[in-house]
Amino acid sequence: MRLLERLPRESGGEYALRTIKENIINLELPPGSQISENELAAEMGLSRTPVREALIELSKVKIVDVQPQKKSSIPLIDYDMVEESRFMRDLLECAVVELDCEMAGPADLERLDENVRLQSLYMDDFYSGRLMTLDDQFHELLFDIAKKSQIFALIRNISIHFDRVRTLALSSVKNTKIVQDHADIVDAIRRKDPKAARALMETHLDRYDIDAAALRTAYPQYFR
Amino acid sequence: MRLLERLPRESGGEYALRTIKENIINLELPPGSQISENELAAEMGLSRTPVREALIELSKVKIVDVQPQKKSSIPLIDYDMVEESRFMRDLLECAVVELDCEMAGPADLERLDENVRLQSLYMDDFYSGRLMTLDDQFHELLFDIAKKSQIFALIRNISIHFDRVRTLALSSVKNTKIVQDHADIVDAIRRKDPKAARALMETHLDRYDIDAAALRTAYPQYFR
DNA sequence: ATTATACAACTTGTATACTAGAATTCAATT
DNA sequence: AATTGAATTCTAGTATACAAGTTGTATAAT
Repeated sequence: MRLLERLPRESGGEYALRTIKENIINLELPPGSQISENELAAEMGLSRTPVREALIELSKVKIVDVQPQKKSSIPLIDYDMVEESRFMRDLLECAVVELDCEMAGPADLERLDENVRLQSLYMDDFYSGRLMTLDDQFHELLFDIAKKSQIFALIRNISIHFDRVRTLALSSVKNTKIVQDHADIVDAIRRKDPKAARALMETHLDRYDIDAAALRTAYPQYFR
Repeated sequence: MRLLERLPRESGGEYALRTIKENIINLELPPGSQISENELAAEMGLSRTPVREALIELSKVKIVDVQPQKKSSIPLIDYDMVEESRFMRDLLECAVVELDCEMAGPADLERLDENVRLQSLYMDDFYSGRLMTLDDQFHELLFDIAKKSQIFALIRNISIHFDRVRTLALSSVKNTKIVQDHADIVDAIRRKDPKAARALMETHLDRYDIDAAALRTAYPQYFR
């Protein structure tokens, strides 16, 4: 497992959650692999308690499978689950971007502009993951502006199902398209055009459409 | 705090979560009240560990406020939070009820009918909370039929914000209307009429926010 | 050889002891 | 009397010991 750096003032439980989540998404903890509270704890230099808290949270969205008194494991990819998470995300993102057209003030638009500017800067920085962080922050901003940040937190967890499929697919979406999408969305919000904003968001999210069948034949051992 | 009966094969953690959740919704743990892991544990005949697990989960949706090394409490009703949970629930419920029109088979319709029949029976059973349980189960059924049960689980947690407001409102929202709404929704699903189903669901869900201002003046000590 | 049983080696669930930090109280000092 | 400060007593965070249950293996009996 790939260890992350422990942030200042971060509790052991938070660190464990962040680390485990990251390793599930990047497939270091591969689908179907067995995990053990003891091993994870030892690897992260913690006791079982904070690790256990992290595993419980992840098991709530079925990204970790805890079988009491037996074992715990990382579930194989369940495409129904992937679809369910996508359904939820699409519905809420589109509704939120419509709300943003009413609710975004000048300061909010400035924050969005700043984010998109940075995205342009890091557009070619393929491996750094910096663009991915900015992408995530962009969507978080949209939820914040619409006063829906709590919902974003829930989406973030269930989206792990989708995120690890995206990792598997090595998501071939062109960075230029993503950044342009974001810029267009900000424009629509500035023009207070909810219909356009929703349409652009739909197009944007559709880019991540993944060929499930192809993945399933390429990595059959990861699927249920 | 009102203690529930421990179910067979229910772990201590599950029991603690179920009990605390129930007591927040029925306001036995009133908004603004301070809570303590030790007290709750003693009251339920458990140790801190399973109680702590329950509190952590509830704090993830901000229905419990944990201040590290200081104290924990039940937050006052934050109407922005109530609105956020309502927003999420409305959006998903309406989308799901449309899906149900395509996906519900005869057996599903029978299950819905049975639930509504029971609701009619318990319509005047004001204090038992039985009607509220049936109401919850009705909506769970709609998500199950649309193969979106994981999403329902997430909604259920964030909806606690909304549910405790509903507890306050039960005195003013007519049970007869609620049950009639449900019956109408089942009818629309049977007719495979997604537009009608969505419209009916919107009407149904709208009934609960009419009394927001009245509740705030009736129980000002519970609001932030 | 096969089946059954006992035991050993895991697992997660729970209880408890300990650590660290914040708030409060009460006494000492100014 | 007001203020400072140390001690007490809360809190939550963590580590660890133990309980309960499952699985697999080895051994013994048939």
